[in-house]
Amino acid sequence: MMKKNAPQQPVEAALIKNADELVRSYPAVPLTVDCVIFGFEENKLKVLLIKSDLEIFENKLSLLGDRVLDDEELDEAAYRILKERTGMNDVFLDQVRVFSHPKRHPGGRVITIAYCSLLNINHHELKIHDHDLHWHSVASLKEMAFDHKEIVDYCYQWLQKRIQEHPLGFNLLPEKFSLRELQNLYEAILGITLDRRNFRKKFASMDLLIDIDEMEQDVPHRPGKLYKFNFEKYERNKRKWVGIDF
Amino acid sequence: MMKKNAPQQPVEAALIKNADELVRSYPAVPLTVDCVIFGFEENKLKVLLIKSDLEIFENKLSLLGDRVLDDEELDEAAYRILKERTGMNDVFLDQVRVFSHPKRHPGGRVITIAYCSLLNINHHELKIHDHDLHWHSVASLKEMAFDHKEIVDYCYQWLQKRIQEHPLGFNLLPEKFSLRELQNLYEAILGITLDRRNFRKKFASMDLLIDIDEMEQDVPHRPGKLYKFNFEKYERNKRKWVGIDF
DNA sequence: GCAAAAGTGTTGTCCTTACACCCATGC
DNA sequence: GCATGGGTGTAAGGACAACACTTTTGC
Repeated sequence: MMKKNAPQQPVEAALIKNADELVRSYPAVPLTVDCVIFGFEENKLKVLLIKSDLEIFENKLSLLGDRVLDDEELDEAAYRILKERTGMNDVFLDQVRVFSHPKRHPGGRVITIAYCSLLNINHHELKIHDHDLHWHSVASLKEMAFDHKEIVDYCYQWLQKRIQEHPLGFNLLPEKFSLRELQNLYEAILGITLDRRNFRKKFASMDLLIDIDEMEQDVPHRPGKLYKFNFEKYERNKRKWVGIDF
Repeated sequence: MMKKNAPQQPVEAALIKNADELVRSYPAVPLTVDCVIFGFEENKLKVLLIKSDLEIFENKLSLLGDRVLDDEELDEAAYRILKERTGMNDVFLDQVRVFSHPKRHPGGRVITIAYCSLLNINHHELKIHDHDLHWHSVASLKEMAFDHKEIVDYCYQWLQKRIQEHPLGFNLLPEKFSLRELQNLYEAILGITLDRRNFRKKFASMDLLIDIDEMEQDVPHRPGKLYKFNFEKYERNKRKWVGIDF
């Protein structure tokens, strides 16, 4: 167990009137951000992992994480890590939850904030392969370092819910995609099968896909039409959803 | 600005193989939990607030917050604060989000995790009135200490969404309640008016209310029937919701 | 008897589901 | 010509929205 720098139970907080003094009386905790970066390839949901540096974890798999720097916002930290590891700017990123179990890190107490991001594997070739950075199928994940398996599981559930209510999936696909690819994505993430005709009708009625008048190339069957997602229109008419349902 | 105890940019993390050493290389950040405790009274959503201790905030309103103790889980910290301030155990509590702006606390960097809880005002008389603890209408909240206004606003939005998908509202009502009280609750929180017949039909079809065969007392009009919420049945048949909708 | 809220049903619309056949392309 | 997936319509059922009158109680 590491020693803390601030006194454990300092002068009664209720009496402190000075902000600096009050803050100095708080225990300080090392803080990290872990990025759960999902991708989609071969009709499988994947997550970007490395092998842990730490001896204690041998070669166990680990999320991309890093300390939060002094005076760095958490969101910034997550974007920084994503950029350092993948070269990517300008992608989707969302805070999911804090993981705070006192024994989650073997080196002493460390609290981590999990961020989720989604990206299109084919658009972002991995240039850095340090620590055996690679895409790993989510379904076949076994043991991981720290509590990272728990974090991935939680983020996956978060994604399942989120993708039904927000157009996140398009961040996992190429800019131009076929309806089949879109349906495969939903089926893989939600772990269900969907009726093809109803799926297409649903998206047709939303009227958020732009028919770009191109066809798939080099497929061993009848080529499908390609679409783009109409992000502007979606942003303009965001649905204000009201309905009690549980 | 306070000084940090850990070196700002320490030895290259990639080279550290020892967990303790790695953790010591992380900047440590003072951590607090803030509880946004909602209640419902006089058909208005209220939140439990105190006046800030700090000179810099004079008498500005503040959430119930406290440091996180060494080796305390965040959830535990939130329950502890709730208990210290209200005497309550065994209520609903949920982590909402981290607020991490480097300048959010005038005494230096402090990161706070917001927790939401809901309780029935009439079941929990306030025994402690330190710091002018009181229920404040959410609608008429103006300035607050720190970024607490932002936190309350965020938690209120979180609640609006959450109450539509989970039976949270019952934590704000007495154990026995009338359909009118339930509807008033939803209308107040969502800021809309609902059709009375459709509202009753909806809850009737869910079949999650237990008719306890009692009537309202001492009302200046025809008394309504009283119900309890069937938490067991709800837990047994939790809905697995699938539906793309955005 | 009057004020105030409780209680109750029907209809139209829309959304969801289930389901089967022909078409275009590569090989 | 055959294998593979692309593309399409309809009918039934369920959920939701709109809407008005009678009943019970306190005063």
